[in-house]
Amino acid sequence: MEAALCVPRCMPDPWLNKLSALAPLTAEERHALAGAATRTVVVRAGQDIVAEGRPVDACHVLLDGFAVRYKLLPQGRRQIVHFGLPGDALDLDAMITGRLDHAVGAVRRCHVAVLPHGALHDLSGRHPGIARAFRCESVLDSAISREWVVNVGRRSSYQRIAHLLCETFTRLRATGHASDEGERAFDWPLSQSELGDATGLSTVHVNRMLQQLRAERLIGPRSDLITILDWPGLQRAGTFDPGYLIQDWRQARGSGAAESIVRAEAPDGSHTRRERPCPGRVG
Amino acid sequence: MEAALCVPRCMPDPWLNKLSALAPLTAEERHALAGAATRTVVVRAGQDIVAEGRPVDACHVLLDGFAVRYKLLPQGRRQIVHFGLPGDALDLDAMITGRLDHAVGAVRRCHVAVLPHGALHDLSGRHPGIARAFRCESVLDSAISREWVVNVGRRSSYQRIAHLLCETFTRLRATGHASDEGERAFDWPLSQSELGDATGLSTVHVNRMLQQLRAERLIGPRSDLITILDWPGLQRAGTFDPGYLIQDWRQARGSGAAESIVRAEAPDGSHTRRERPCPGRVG
DNA sequence: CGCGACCTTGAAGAACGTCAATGGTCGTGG
DNA sequence: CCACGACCATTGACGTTCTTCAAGGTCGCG
Repeated sequence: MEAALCVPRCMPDPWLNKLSALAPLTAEERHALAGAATRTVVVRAGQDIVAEGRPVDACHVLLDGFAVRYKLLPQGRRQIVHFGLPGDALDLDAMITGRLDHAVGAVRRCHVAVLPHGALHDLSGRHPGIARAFRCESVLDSAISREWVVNVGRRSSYQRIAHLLCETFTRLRATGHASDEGERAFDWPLSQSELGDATGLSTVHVNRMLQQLRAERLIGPRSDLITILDWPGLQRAGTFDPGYLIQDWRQARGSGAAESIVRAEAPDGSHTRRERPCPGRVG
Repeated sequence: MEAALCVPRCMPDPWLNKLSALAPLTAEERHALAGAATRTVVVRAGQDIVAEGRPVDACHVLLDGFAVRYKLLPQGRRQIVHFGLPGDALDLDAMITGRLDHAVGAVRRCHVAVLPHGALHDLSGRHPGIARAFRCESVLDSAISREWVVNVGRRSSYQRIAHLLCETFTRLRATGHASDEGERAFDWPLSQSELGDATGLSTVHVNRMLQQLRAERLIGPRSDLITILDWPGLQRAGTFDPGYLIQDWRQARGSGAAESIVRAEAPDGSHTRRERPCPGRVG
């Protein structure tokens, strides 16, 4: 009762809103999920929210802040594999596995709701809507993960950074964490070194590509706030197609689909080898 | 009745075996799942099993063959984001979304069981074990996907190829599709161009790295069959740690965990920046 | 025999990493 | 108040990795 003021929200409302957008939740289900949160913790910037490999017995939901899922490699190298944004469950998979194959770190001060697995399993068994919502969030994470493979695998450094900015802006906007009227902008707590860890690039090269994006007036000059000066231009620069982030599956399933933007590839349903020119990145 | 002989198996047994290894399935659940398969189709090498973006109303389970999930980029470039091996559900996510954000192609002739979403949703709602098994397979796919991000993001070309071979062998061995006594070997239907699409490399460079792996006597000389001559050596070459593929979650959850191999990173639970040397790949 | 798909090789160049140094900002302690 | 150190952004020079381009070789198949 005395600690009710120390954090902006003690209920996992951002998460409930995200889940509701993915799958319909009844008022009862929302209330039950909110009641599963036993506590809220504040994690300092640079600290781990979940350590790699350690057993986990609760889900962590990001209420506020910026988190990354990352894996460490020999010789101190690191690859960030996912951005955790407000409203995201950071370790939903651990409900199944009981541990994570990667770590979750706080890029800046994070407010995290803790929801024990036991309670979530109970709810998931009793409420089909909740079980479905969990699977929806999992599916969305998978789609993002696949796109990250494409990003680091087949895009130039310039495209990679532009694409990641487009993706992050789109995700933040969906939950109301990016301003969208007039000037598009969002807080950016990542250092250039961390952005390199997310894109598979060196710090120096990240710096040069950011300068190029700024020189072309696609983004603003500040490093702690991404201002998108030319949204269509930035999407072009990153060859960004938000189709994989679309969450209106209920609508998309029934209708004939008009939600994707570019989607104009070979309509014949074949990928025989002789038709493709050659692999490799294009600068 | 007349087509019963045309395919080796008409029941999705390899999939049931995989699911059973992930989560306990009762005999009744196995039987119910097997009954959900309405037909088996044979897809020729080079053809798509599921086209990108098209509505899907059934799950496709690979009984035999080798499939890839891939995304196309402008100018004919391609990134393969997943290998579909016998026993894998190729498009489980589409149960939720009703469509795929990527295509699924047959690398060589594939036998595919078709299980309509309606029936799977029914079973998933009636049998908690089935619902859990679906989520388990999803979680495993996610873990693999994250490791692919690491692979293309932070490993050298040589390491990437070695790692992918290690992963594929480990997955095939788990389902009995790779020989393990005496000589370790498995069928390899991918061309060097396709291997480049999976690792984010050019065909030419894939060729040179494969030659290096062969010259170092880590793998055999044949291009249609990977023979692992030095399994510890190949794991070292790819910095391969199978921890993310471990499927014994029921055991792993309770015990203190001794299943991982390397797992000897910073035990302090912090990743403050000044401690890491520098990002980037190492050859 | 000719064609297409694939593997292989060489040479040249672009993209990106590494090394090293500079300056800026901020918080801390004297 | 200033000095100091940590972290970060930035810049230049240089080296490596990887791509691109081009050509030749093998094999299976019509």
